[in-house]
Amino acid sequence: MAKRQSYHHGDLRRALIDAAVELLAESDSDHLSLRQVARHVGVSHAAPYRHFEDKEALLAVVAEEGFKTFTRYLQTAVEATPGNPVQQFLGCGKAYVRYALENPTHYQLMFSEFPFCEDRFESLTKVANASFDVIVNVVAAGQTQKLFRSGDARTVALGAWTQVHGLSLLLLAGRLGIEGDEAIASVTDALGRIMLRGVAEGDIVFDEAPVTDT
Amino acid sequence: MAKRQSYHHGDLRRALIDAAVELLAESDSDHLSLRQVARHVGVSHAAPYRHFEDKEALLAVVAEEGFKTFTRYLQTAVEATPGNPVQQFLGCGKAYVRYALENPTHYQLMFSEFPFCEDRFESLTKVANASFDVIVNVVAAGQTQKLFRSGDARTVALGAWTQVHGLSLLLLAGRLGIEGDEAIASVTDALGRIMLRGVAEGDIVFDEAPVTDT
DNA sequence: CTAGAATGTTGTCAGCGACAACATGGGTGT
DNA sequence: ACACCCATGTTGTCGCTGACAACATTCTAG
Repeated sequence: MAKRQSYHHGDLRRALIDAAVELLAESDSDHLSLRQVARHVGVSHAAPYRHFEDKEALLAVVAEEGFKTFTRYLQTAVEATPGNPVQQFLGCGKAYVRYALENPTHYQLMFSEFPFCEDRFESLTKVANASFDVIVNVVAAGQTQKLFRSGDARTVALGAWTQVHGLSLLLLAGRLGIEGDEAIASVTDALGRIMLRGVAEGDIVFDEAPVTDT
Repeated sequence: MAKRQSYHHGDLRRALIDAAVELLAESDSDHLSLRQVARHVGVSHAAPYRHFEDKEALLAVVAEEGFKTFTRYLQTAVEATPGNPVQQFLGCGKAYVRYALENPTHYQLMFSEFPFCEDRFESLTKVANASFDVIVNVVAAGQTQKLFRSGDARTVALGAWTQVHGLSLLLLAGRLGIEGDEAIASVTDALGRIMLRGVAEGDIVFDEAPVTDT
């Protein structure tokens, strides 16, 4: 929040988004206020309204940035074990939970109840869908190699998605009484194997080394 | 909110809880205000503070009532197919999602980020755990009958829990683009079968009639 | 019957989202 | 070169909120 010299800011929009991201990371989730963001940037409480229709509009952009990073997490996990859908599947799960735990408030914002159905925030919906597509592609690849059961890839991917999503939120909410990286990794592993068995064709042999924690 | 005649209310605490439940069902989730609740009961804006330390304390009680109902949903599903852990497992999943969809704001409150870890709201934690235990018991029964794979029943149950939890929240958030009872039932069914295959011993034969929608 | 504990009320405070009215100054057309 | 316009930023305000303090009323224990 360097004191700006000129009356005009230069790129207040960008600064607001960055400040919001920063404050979101510190503060506990949703009671992030527009006025707080404005203060952090060193600007008056009404200035944000020149760049965002309302609070939700700013949060939507913040969520969108989150989804971009999120997709990178997943994509990186996929690229770690090329041609091996089974490991990609498990790796995605680990990366998913890791993102959620490393960016708890951001993650919760991303999956909070935005008016997605409406036309509003189309861009956000698009970016969010891109994240999901990473998982769908892994499933599709697994099906092509006859490693995963056939069937609608999106439905199968949804099975995995709902599980890691639920796991992430329950971990974040502290509802599982699980603390510590090791315990969390252990649970994630166990659930990943259950899910893998659910979607795999025939018996899966875990012949690979333990899933590397990318 | 019948006009009370006496200065004292009689059972304001109870009335506040009921009003909160009622308003929660109407309003969209979290921007339920204490003052609104007080108004609905016909009492001054500060009266609730005589019965609840703060807003969160009232919400905790509301959440607790939710968990009691929730447990009944699950328990009823279990009792629908006695001695048949496979059907109980699938039935629990359906009942779980049904509760969430029928009580969206209540469900979201129940699983929002209360300070569970703290000593505060012990009672809530206890009641919430009771809900989870229903699923654990089904899994344990399935293991006894060698229908489910052996292993820590809580971990296996957690696999199912995380999935239905994630599914419920994604459905409520409208993130799945799935609308209508039929489509939802279809997805729930598909995911239930995936999960069942994940936890079952050997190949599961779905010889039963389609899971009845209790 | 009376004192004090419970319970309810009014008043107030700071913080919030949102809007309106006003101020400033950078960019553009001529 | 200059004047104007409009994008951008500011101040002021409204109604709402959660929370607390000070006060009012009623119930109850002794």
